[in-house]
This record gives sequence, C-alpha cells and structure tokens, in this order.
Amino acid sequence: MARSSEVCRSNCPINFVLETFGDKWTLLIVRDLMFKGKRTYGEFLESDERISTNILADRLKRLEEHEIVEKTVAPDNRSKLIYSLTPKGKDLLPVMLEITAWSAKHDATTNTPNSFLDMFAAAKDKMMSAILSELE
Amino acid sequence: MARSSEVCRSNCPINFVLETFGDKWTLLIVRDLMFKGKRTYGEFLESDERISTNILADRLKRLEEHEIVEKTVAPDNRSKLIYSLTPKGKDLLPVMLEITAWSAKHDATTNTPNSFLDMFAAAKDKMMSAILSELE
DNA sequence: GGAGGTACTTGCATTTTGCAAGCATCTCGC
DNA sequence: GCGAGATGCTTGCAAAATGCAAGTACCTCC
Repeated sequence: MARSSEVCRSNCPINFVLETFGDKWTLLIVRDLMFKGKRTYGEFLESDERISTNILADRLKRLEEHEIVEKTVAPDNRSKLIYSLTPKGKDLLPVMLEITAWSAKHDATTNTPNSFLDMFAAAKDKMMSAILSELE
Repeated sequence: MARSSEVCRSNCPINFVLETFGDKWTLLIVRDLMFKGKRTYGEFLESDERISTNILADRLKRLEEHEIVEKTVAPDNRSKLIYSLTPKGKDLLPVMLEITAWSAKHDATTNTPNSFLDMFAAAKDKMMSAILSELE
C-alpha cells in the first residue's frame, strides 16, 4: 500500500526501507520519538542536527502516509499536535538497536556508554560469524 | 576518523550511520556484496534499481574512504577490480537482517524467501539464549 | 594493433535541499 | 473581544545532489 503512492525501484526488502528512510533526516525523527521523548513539531526542530522547517514538515507528512507516525491534537491545547509512533513504527526498535550497536563499535566519538551494549555486541558477533560461514 | 572528512551534525549513533548510509543507493551496494555475490562495478550496475554510473563511482569511493568496502585487482585480469566488504562492512549484517525482517513483516510485495527469515530467526534464538545464559 | 571488456569521468538538465521569511490557527491575559 | 505569543506550517529562491547520455582510459585477447 505504501508503495502505490510512489516510484518503486524493486521488490527487495532493503530497497523497500530505503524508499522511506533513504535520506539524512527521516530516521532522526523516528529516533527522537523512540528514544528522546520528543512529540511535537517544535521539539523536533530543536534537535542537534538542526533540521529545517520545510524538510521537517515534508518528512512528517511522508511518515504519516507510510503509517509509521500518527498525529493527534493535544488534549490540553488545540493548537498543539502530538506525534507518536504507530505499531509499525515501534517495530523499528530492533533495527535502531543494531544501528546503535554498530556505531558504538565503529565510531569512537559516538555517545553510547552502556555496559549492556557491550554484551549485546559480543552476542551479535557470534551470530554474525555463524551466518557468514553459512553464506560463503 | 571517518568523520574528519566531512561535516558532522551530532555525536548520535543513529546520525553517525546516516552520514554514511543516508541516501538511496549506498546500502544497496552493501546488499549486493553481502547477499547477491556481486563484486565488480559492472555487476553493481546491473542491479534492478538501475544506479547510474557516476553515482556508483561516487558511492564506492565513499565506502572505501569509510573502510566499509575495499578494492583489489582481480588475480586473473588486471583490468578487473574486485570489491569486497571489510570486517566493518560485514558487521552490518545484523542491521541488514533486522531491516529485512521489518520489511517482510510490513510489506506484502517484498520478496524475502521464508528460508532466509527462518535462518535469521534461528540465529536470533541462539543469540537470545547466549544473552540469557550470560545474565544468569 | 585493433576489437572488445572493464571502470570510470564529464557535461548538462532536473530534482532535492537549505535558509530566511511569511502566514494561519489557536490560547491566554486583560 | 482583542492583541501578543505559541505552535505549526508554507513559500521563494539559491545551492547542492542526482540522473542521463556520451566520452575517455586502461587492459586483454586474438
């Protein structure tokens, strides 16, 4: 369904994700919703990466169209809109954790000081070796 | 090290990945190397998504700079170059598997063999067991 | 030494992004 | 009930990235 609204380059699962998240900004919005407790347009604008207003509006619209994010009116203030992750959006959690683990392993400047992450990465190493040996 | 060659927007691990893979093409090259057995410039050009020659050359160069991909001369033909994943590139496997699992769950049109998902599920079970046994 | 394979590079039109400014709707205090 | 502020966008335009077609450089093989 998501694919019907745009050009589809192939039926590969990796490509499917790229057609939604293949840019520098979309995944940051998911991150802010999932890990940083941000919920409004104004809060997304304040993130370190300094997304511009037109790009933010466009990406929120696309995320809604893909049913990854949904928008509701704040109960206490009708001029305030609350963005939140749908179940489909929340299902991205394992992807986000693997990305975080990879960055923590390969980038010294990344801020992810977490002892559980080390154990997580070590277990992943075993899994990766097992699968790679089967692929070769 | 990878970050020194370009603008760095923040020290977030999600952003770190986006600075390399935040476009529509880079991850497809990793996919072709990891799952499709492609190894040469000409083979990457033949993929379903139809990457153009200048973009492919640019992305291969960046992937080399980030030490995710390395290039060697083919032993049998000195005009042929063989691209392959470095250990850092192979470490992306868990990310790729989670992306594939997410797409398989949320896109009916995605072509993902069940055998592939089964292998992933089995490996993930092993991983979870490994984590649980370390916790005890 | 010429044809064909392999890996790019270049030029240019089109598309996307980044930045600054402006606009629309709602809320709150008086 | 009205003006100031909060919130969430939209618009216009310059700059950068992308897509396409064509051309170049090096190697191999006959």
